[in-house]
Amino acid sequence: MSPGRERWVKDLYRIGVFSKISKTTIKTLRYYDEIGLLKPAQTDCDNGYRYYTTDQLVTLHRIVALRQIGLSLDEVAAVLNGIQAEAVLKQRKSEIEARLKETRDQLSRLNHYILEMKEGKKMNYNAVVKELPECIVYSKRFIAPSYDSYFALVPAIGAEVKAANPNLKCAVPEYCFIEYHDSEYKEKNINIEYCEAVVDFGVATGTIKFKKIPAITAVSVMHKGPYSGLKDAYAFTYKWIEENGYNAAGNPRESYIDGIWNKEDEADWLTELQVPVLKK
Amino acid sequence: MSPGRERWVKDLYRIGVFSKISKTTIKTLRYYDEIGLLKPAQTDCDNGYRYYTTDQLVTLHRIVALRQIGLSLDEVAAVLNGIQAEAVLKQRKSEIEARLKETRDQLSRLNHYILEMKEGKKMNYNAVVKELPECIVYSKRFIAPSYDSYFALVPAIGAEVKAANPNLKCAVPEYCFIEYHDSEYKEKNINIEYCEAVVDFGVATGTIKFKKIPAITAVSVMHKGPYSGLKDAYAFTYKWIEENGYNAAGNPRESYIDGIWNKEDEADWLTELQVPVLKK
DNA sequence: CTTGACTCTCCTTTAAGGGGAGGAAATATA
DNA sequence: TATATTTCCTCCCCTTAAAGGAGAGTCAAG
Repeated sequence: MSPGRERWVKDLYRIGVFSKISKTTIKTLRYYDEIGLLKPAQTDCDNGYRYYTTDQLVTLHRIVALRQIGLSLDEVAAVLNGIQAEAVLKQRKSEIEARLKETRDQLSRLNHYILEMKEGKKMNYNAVVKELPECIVYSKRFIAPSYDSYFALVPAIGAEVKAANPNLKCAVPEYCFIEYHDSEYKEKNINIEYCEAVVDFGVATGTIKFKKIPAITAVSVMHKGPYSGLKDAYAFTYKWIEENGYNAAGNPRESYIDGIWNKEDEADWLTELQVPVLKK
Repeated sequence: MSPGRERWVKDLYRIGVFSKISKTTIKTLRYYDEIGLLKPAQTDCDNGYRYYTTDQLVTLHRIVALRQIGLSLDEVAAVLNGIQAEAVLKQRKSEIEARLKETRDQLSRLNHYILEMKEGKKMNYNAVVKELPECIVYSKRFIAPSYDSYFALVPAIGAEVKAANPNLKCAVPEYCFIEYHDSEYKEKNINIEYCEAVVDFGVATGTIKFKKIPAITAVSVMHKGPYSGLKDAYAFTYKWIEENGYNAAGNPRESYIDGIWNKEDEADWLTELQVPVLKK
């Protein structure tokens, strides 16, 4: 067909030329040989040179097509050999769909982050989605007259629990939080549930119950500083939930990490907001 | 605050407890220490034990937030240290957008593939998107009376070129193709351009020109067997282009890899269809 | 004092090759 | 034919972000 075609025995291509024909790097060809995905038609025993034919070209073309679909080399091998090809493809499909969701989420969060940064705030808050494991807590529900007042009540709760359960052990690490049961923001007569994680069920008292809290997915935001700043943290959190494709799916928790009991300076207090969420 | 709170010096947490507080594995914490991303507040010189405080908890929370955005650990470190944070985020944004496109493409191709498989065909064809590099060719344009007739004309073209350019060398690897200039399918009087890649420009003759072909992006499909089957390959290729978000952006090429000149059996002939495309 | 839980460092593994060293072989040029 | 250049080989290390495990040291409780 071509004027200058060189004819040698049975159209064998060395790796360099085959690499150009197939638009695949030599490294890749050697690697595919090594893992047994695409063996050359022959290999010279003396010098190890690899020789390819157009049969390999056809196979390699399939391999590249499957790679562009997003299959791993193992999966490509399975499909090439016809081993459970459909199952492999189905699974890969769901994995790709998952990755698509994840990437969309990342983009959404990144845009949110960039926007927050641009508004001149120094990014005081960062949202993390995490799983909160199931745990056993004792809890006491009550109406607190005002936001600040209820901390005074905490020691009494502790004493009451200890009186009824002298050997009760708190969980390690500690997990001590308040759940807000009001469906809207209130400044007075706040409907509150004080909870602290323990290692096992104990004896309930008149006002204190033990219960198992199921595992949940929550958006977590850390707030450093006095409690007066918490409303900014709440605003940030709910805005984040709104803008990143989640729905709040339960009452928020305030988990107390550092506070008056171990840090004198209010500026050192650390509180974690946890808002249960579901992906839209 | 809590009844059973143990107080030790300055609230230092060992790695196991800190791992539970932060919902991060011990392995990860040690790794972050190793790469300098998150050092413990102190490390015991004697036994190497790591001790963390809630300061690290806050930092780790930021790290996790940035990881969930999709940043690499290097990028996280850069953002934490405030080094070109905006630039890093911008770049990450475009990378995530690219990955989003790529993942969508993969899903589209995978769905196409699964559909083709289901239709009972044995997946004779596979589409690959590839870059065709720029090259120099000699070319002759003519009207071929019928589809099969023009192969007889090829040797004459080769002879004519060789007469005008005795030392002309073909490219290695060979690249010899026909471009179809008709805008629709025709069975007679086909407007054809025969091209063969060469290493450099030569002397043109009355009917044969030399030219440089620019690099293009093309969808490539391999066809094995006689030329009578090529129309199936074309049908597959244009359907693939349609269903995977591309537009045909030029005349198709038929690149001849194996044919009558080196394989006696028609079943062994190998032809590559190349259709220039642009992503929609 | 012993036991079990916890922690340490060090090594290996993952996916899919990329980069380069050092040496041998094939091809091109003189 | 002799040399020079190109191509090819194997072998080793590098990449991400940890996970898994071996073997040894450490801590707190009974």
